Amino acid sequence: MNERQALDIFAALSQETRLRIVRLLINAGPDGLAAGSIGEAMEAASSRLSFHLSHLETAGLVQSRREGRSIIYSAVYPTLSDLIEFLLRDCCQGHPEICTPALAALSPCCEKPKGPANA
Amino acid sequence: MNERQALDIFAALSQETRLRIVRLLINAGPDGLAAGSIGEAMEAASSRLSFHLSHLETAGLVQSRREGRSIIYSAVYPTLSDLIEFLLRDCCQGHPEICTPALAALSPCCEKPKGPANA
DNA sequence: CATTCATTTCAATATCTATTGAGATATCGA
DNA sequence: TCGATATCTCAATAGATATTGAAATGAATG
Repeated sequence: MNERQALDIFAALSQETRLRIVRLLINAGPDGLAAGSIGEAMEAASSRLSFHLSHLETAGLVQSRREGRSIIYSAVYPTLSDLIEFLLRDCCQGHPEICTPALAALSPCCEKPKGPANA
Repeated sequence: MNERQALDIFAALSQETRLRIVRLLINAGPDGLAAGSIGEAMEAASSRLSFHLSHLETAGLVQSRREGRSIIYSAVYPTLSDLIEFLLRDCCQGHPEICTPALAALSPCCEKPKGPANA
C-alpha cells in the first residue's frame, strides 16, 4: 500500500453511494451481490451504479465476476486491512502508545457474539 | 461515529496535501506542529494550508491551539480509531473471519521495534 | 501605539467529480 | 437467430472542491 493507493481508496470511500455499497458488500460476505441487487438496494440507475462500482473496483475495494447474465461484485477484504495498516503504521514507529488504544477499540468488534454470557 | 462523519473523514483524507499533513502530525506526536512548520514541510502557501487545515479540523482529524503568535495543530488519534472501528464493525457482525486477519495484520505495527532480535 | 510576524478570510478561477439519458455490448432462452 | 435481460460506455451538464493572491485579523515587541 503506497500513498497513491491510499488516496484512491479514501476518495472511493468519501462518496455516500460508494461507502454504502462497500458496507453492503462487506456484510454480504464472499459470495457478493449482483450489480442489479446492489442497484435496487441503492435505488440508483444502472449507469450511475456502474460508475461507482468501477470506481470501487479501480481502487481495489471490490472485485467482480460474471455469472450468467449478471455481474457479481464482492468486497476485497485485504484492501481494507492494508488501508488500516497504512494509516497506523507510521504513527506506531516510535508512538506505539497511540496505536494500542486503536487496536483495543477494534478487538471487541471482532468477537463473535455467540452467547449471552460475555465471559 | 456515523456515516456522515465517516464520509467527511474519508473526504478529508482523500486529498494528497491533507493526507500528508495528517501523517506528519501523527508522527509529530501530541505536541503537534505550528501551522508555519507544516506549511514549510508541505511547501504550501499559507492560504492553501489554512484551507486544508480547517478542512481537517472540521472532520475532527486535527485540533488546534494558539501558542503566542503561532497556532499549533496536532492529530486527534481517537478519530482515527473510531473510523477504523466504523469500517470494521459492520463486517464483523457475523463475519469475524473477515476482521480477524485485519487485526492480525495490524498487531505487528504496534509492536515497539526495540531490539534487533525479532523473536 | 506602530510595526512585524503568523495565520485566516475572501473572491475569482480552474479543475475534478457525479449524474443523466441514450445507445452499445454480452448472455440466455425460445 | 430474435427478443428479452443485465450491465456497461459515452458525451453532455451540473455540482463540488482546490488554488491563487490580496486583504483582514490577532498577538507580540520595541
